[in-house]
Amino acid sequence: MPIPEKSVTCKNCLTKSECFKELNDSQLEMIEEGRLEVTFNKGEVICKQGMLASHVIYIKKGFVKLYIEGNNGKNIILTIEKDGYLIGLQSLFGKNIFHYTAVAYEETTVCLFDMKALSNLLELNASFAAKLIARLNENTIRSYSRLFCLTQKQSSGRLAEILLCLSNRIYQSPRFNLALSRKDLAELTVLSVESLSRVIKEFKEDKLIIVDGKTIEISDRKRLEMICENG
Amino acid sequence: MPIPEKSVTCKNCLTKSECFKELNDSQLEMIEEGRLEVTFNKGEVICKQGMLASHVIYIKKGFVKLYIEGNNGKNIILTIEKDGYLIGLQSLFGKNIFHYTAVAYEETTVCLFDMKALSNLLELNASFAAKLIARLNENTIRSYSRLFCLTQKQSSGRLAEILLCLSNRIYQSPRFNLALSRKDLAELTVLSVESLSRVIKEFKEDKLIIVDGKTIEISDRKRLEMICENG
DNA sequence: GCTGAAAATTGATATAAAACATGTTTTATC
DNA sequence: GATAAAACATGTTTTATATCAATTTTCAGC
Repeated sequence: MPIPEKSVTCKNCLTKSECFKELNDSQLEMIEEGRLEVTFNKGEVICKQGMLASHVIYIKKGFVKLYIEGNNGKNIILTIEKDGYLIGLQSLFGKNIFHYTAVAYEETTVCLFDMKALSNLLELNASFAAKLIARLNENTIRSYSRLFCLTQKQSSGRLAEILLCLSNRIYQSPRFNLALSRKDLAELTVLSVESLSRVIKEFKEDKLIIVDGKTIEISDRKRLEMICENG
Repeated sequence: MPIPEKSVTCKNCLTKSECFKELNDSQLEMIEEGRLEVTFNKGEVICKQGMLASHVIYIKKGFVKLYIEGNNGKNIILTIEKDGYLIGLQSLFGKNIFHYTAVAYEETTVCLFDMKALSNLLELNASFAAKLIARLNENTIRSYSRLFCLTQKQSSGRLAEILLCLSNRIYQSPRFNLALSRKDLAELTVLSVESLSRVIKEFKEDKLIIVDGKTIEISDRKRLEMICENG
C-alpha cells in the first residue's frame, strides 16, 4: 500500500487544478484540511466502481483509465485522463458512490479532497462552482462523442480517433512513447486484440503512422483525420 | 411555426422542474422575465446541434429524443426524455452551442429560459446550483451506462434495455402505447430496422412481450431483465 | 547472452448483424 | 371504400469483426 505524504500545501501547489485557481487563500486552506496525497503504481486501482465516494481524486501527476465494469468481465473504457483531471465529480450531490473504476497506466500521484468540503466550497464561491460545472460539461460532451465514435464508426475510424486523441490531448506531440499495451488499445477502441493488430498493420502499410517498438509517430495527420471523420 | 403563449407564470406553475423548486419568488420572477412558451408538433426540431444555445429548454409536456448528428446521416440517439427534462444544460459555462439536436416524438410544449439568467441564479442560490449539478451528473451517468449497453451487449440485450427503460422511466407502466416507430426503436438500439424486427419477433415467440398494434406489454419482466443484464 | 513467459502478429474459420430483395400489413388520402 | 404510400416482416446474401490456432517477437530475470 502506498504511503501518504505531504510535499506542498494547496496554497503553494504549482500543479493546481484549473478549478482550484478560483479559490482564495482561506478557501484553499479549507480543502487543504484533510487532504491526502498518495502515489499509485502502474496497474493499481485508484478508485473502484461501487465504492463510497467520500473524496474527489485530483490527478497531480500520471495517466489513468476510467472504465465501467460489466458482469462477465466486459468493461468499457470511458476515457483516459492525465494530470489535472478530477475523478469522482460525477458523484457530487448524487448517490455518492464511484460510478467507474480508475486504474493507473503508469506511476500516478493523486490528491484526495473531502467531497463534503468541496460541496461546501461550491456554496461559498460561485465562480468555483461555474468552473466545476464547465468541467463536468466538458466531460459529458466528450462522452457523447465517444458514444458516437464507438457506435457509428468502424475499426479504422475508431483507431484513428484514439490515436489522434493520444497525440492531441494526452501526449501533445505527433510522436509519443505509448505506455499502453495492445490490450489497452483494444479496450479503448472496443476491438479484439487481433483485429486491432490488423488495423495497425494496415495503417503502417498506408504510411499513416510509423511504429518503432513502443513509439508511435503520426506521419500523415491529414489522412488520419479524414479516416477519423469518415470511418 | 408554433405561436408562443403564456398560460401561467413560473411562480404558479404546477409542472415546475425539480431544480426550480429551490428558487424563491423573486428568483422565479428573474427567470420568468424573458421566458417563452412554445409548442412543437410531432417530428419538429426543438433545438439543432451547432446552433447558439442562448436558452435552456424545459420540457413542460411531451416526449423527445436527443441525438448527435454525424457526417453521412449517421446519428446516435443519446437519450429519450419527457416532461421535467432540461435541454441544453451541457452548454452552461462552456462553448454555448447545442451539442445535440432535439426532436419531438409527439406534441411537446417547452419553456425557454435565458441561459444568462440561469447562470446568474446559480451564483445567487447555492442549493439551486447543487440541484442542477445533481441533474447534470444523473445525465452523465446515464450516458455512461448507455455507452456500456451499446458497445458490450448484443441485439437482444440492447432491445431488452430499451424496452425496460421505456416501461420504467418513460411510460411508468408494464403496458404502454408506443409512440415510436420501428425506425425510432432501431435508432435507439443502434440496429437496422430489419434486425430489430427479428429481435422483436424472437421476444414475442419467447413470450417476453405481447405486441398488439402499437401497444407493447412486458409479460415476463424477470426474464427480460436477465437478458438485459447478460445479453 | 540465454531462457521462458508474455505480448504481439498472422492466418483460417465462425458469427452476428447489415444489406439487399421481396412480400405483407397498416395507415393515410382522395 | 378504393388506392397509394409508408411501415413492417421475412428470407437470402454479404460483410465486418470475433474467435480460434499457430507462430514470431519482445522482454524480464538469471
